[in-house]
Amino acid sequence: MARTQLETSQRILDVAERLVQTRGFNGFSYADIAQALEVTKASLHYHFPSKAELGRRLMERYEAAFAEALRGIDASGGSARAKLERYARIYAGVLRDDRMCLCGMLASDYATLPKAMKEAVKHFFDENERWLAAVLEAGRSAGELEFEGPAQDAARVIVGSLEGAMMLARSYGEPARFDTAAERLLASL
Amino acid sequence: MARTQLETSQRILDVAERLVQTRGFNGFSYADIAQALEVTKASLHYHFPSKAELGRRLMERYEAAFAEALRGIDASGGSARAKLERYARIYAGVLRDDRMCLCGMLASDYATLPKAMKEAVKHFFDENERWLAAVLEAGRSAGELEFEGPAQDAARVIVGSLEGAMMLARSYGEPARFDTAAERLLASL
DNA sequence: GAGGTTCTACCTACTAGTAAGTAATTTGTC
DNA sequence: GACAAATTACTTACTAGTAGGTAGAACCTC
Repeated sequence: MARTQLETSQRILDVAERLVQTRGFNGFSYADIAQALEVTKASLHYHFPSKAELGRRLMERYEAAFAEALRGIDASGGSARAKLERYARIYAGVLRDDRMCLCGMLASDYATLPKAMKEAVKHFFDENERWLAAVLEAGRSAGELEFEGPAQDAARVIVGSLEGAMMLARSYGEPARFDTAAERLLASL
Repeated sequence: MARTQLETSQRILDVAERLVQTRGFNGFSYADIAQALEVTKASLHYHFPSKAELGRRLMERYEAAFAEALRGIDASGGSARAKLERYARIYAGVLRDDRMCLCGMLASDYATLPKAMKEAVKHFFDENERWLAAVLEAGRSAGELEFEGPAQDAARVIVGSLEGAMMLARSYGEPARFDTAAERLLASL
């Protein structure tokens, strides 16, 4: 028994996460993970019986980490605009690590995902939208931000636009494109 | 010879296009196309020797059709805002056919694409950006649109935001989400 | 019968997944 | 604290099925 279960499954998830974020859920196989970690495919199946289960656990961990990051921003107690900027900076950081947002990637793989993963992807975006809408509404009430209509609609535009900008910036290999887009987007509020 | 080569390859491209737009480039196989058209895989390889070649030809046709659509908008001679609205309506139409933009889909598959396809994807976005920037600049000059900084930057925000909004709307199976996002986006100009 | 098109029949490589076995460790009992 | 039993974390060796791709025969249509 070389390593503890927890340690190993985290290492597996680390590799799988990067693979999904760079190649998509259909763009990698257990063999890729096995090679990266120098273990057998069978060993991976011991920790994650099926690829669907691996994907589900991946989402679970990712969403928890993201929620934690959002709580971190809330705790910082800055202005609404400052919070939005920190939110965008999370995306920028992922992009600079040559990755796409996990859920942005899975959104494009959506039609081919196992059911549990589909639900998890939507839940991720729902939570993002909810957090953003709260920040936006607070900012508007404070006279700090300006936008028309429901905060939820504005939140959806932000999530979609950041994901889209990220996708394009990554294709061009120019993370700065994302920064410019995010800046303009927030400036319009 | 039941059908002409042209006719058959177009039918193959039709099916392949829909498959890429719904499942991604790694989410379908020659077997899927063969089944849909009730021909053998070998027959597909006669028309498109490799999947990479099939993808390249797909892009070629798609970009030509898109360019034609843009020329159609130009020819209509409406206001800059009307042109942008018609541009967004192209995306909305694709979405209502349960599809993603071909190139938006390929942007997320980017890391796994054959080289020729990578170039074609970037070229598609370059052309969109160029067209949008021209419309935006003309609209600003005419005092019809209002935005800060280079038209190119604004154009990039639009392309990215529409692609992102499309991706999310499709995941939720709610095309109306796209319409709302597109409306807000254009209203901010 | 010539040429274009499609078929049968196949190949190799790879996919997710499994069965059976094993060395190291932990646990329970005395 | 000794020792057997159970558990953990793997491995080797395999499965059925699918991926993209190919050689060559058969089939149309002119």
